[in-house]
Amino acid sequence: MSRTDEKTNWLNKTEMAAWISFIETIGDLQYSLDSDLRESSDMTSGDYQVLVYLSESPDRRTRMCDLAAQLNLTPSGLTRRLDGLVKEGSVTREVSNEDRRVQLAVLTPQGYRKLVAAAPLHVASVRHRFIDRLTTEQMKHLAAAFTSIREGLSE
Amino acid sequence: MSRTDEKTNWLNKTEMAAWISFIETIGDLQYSLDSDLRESSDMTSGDYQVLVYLSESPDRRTRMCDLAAQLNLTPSGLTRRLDGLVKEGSVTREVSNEDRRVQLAVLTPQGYRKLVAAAPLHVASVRHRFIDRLTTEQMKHLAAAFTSIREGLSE
DNA sequence: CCCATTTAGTTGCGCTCGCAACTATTGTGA
DNA sequence: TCACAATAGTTGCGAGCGCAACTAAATGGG
Repeated sequence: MSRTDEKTNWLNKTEMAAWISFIETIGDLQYSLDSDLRESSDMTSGDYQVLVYLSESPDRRTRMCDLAAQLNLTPSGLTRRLDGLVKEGSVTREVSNEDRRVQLAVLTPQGYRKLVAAAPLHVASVRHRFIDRLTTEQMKHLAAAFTSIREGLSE
Repeated sequence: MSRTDEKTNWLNKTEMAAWISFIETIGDLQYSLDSDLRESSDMTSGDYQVLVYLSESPDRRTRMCDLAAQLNLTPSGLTRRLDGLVKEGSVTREVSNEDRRVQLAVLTPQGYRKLVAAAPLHVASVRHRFIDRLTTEQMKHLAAAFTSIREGLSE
């Protein structure tokens, strides 16, 4: 990283303002969105992500490893998260008949109904907390900025 | 997703692009910054925040409750986080002589040295992952956008 | 065809942190 | 003054998740 400890390139005013506004906001924003989802639909945003991804997958099922990659979870983390969804009946596990190592996470009708009920409320929350605070121009700038950051991360 | 609910105000293309770019980026970004800090200075970003805040406080000490509010931690969460910092010698606890209920978290010389060593490397990481990916104009737009979002959260 | 390697997933363990209950101290109203 | 409320902090417990070790199944080089 930095090889010269003597002269650090500290952030200037503009850089600091961007950085501070970002880190001081994302925690509260995520907390608010999570609280909204918990209150309106009794689920965590993690569970919501699982249901969304499964609902968009062919036959409403995916391999565990694909799901883990999509959700940025380790295999063990995904196993535990699915345990909860299986117990409440939103998801079932099926062994793939093409590859007996893989478990398919399958969205149940009950899980789909839960997602359908939760989605409009979640969208309203995202609007209230995020979208409604931004102009169209700001949304376009923001999308460009974060896309740029994300591309930098994957080098 | 649900096409049967006509009352829901789903996100349009611009809104969706802003939202997706945001949520798909912040997880990876935080993970990268945390990994950098762990590798360069053997500390978590949570511990780093504590040291920064203490170093900027009068006499390098603060009341636990003020620290908890600043870091968005519950009292119990802060107690546990300080436990680690106390054990490694970066922070000590002192009972306030004005109010004997309050514990003061005090930054030790060793903790201060650790922060001074870590800060340039952390700034370099923030530059590499965040600042360097943005133009000056993007930084200004981003600061305005997140300030607006944060103000919305605190109503 | 076989055995080493790779891949998928689960489990034990540890870490972080929130909630509820608890102690200790300070503030307040009759 | 005294009882009760408010405030500061710690602890037991449990949820969520990463790491390392493990089993089981597929794959590939000889």
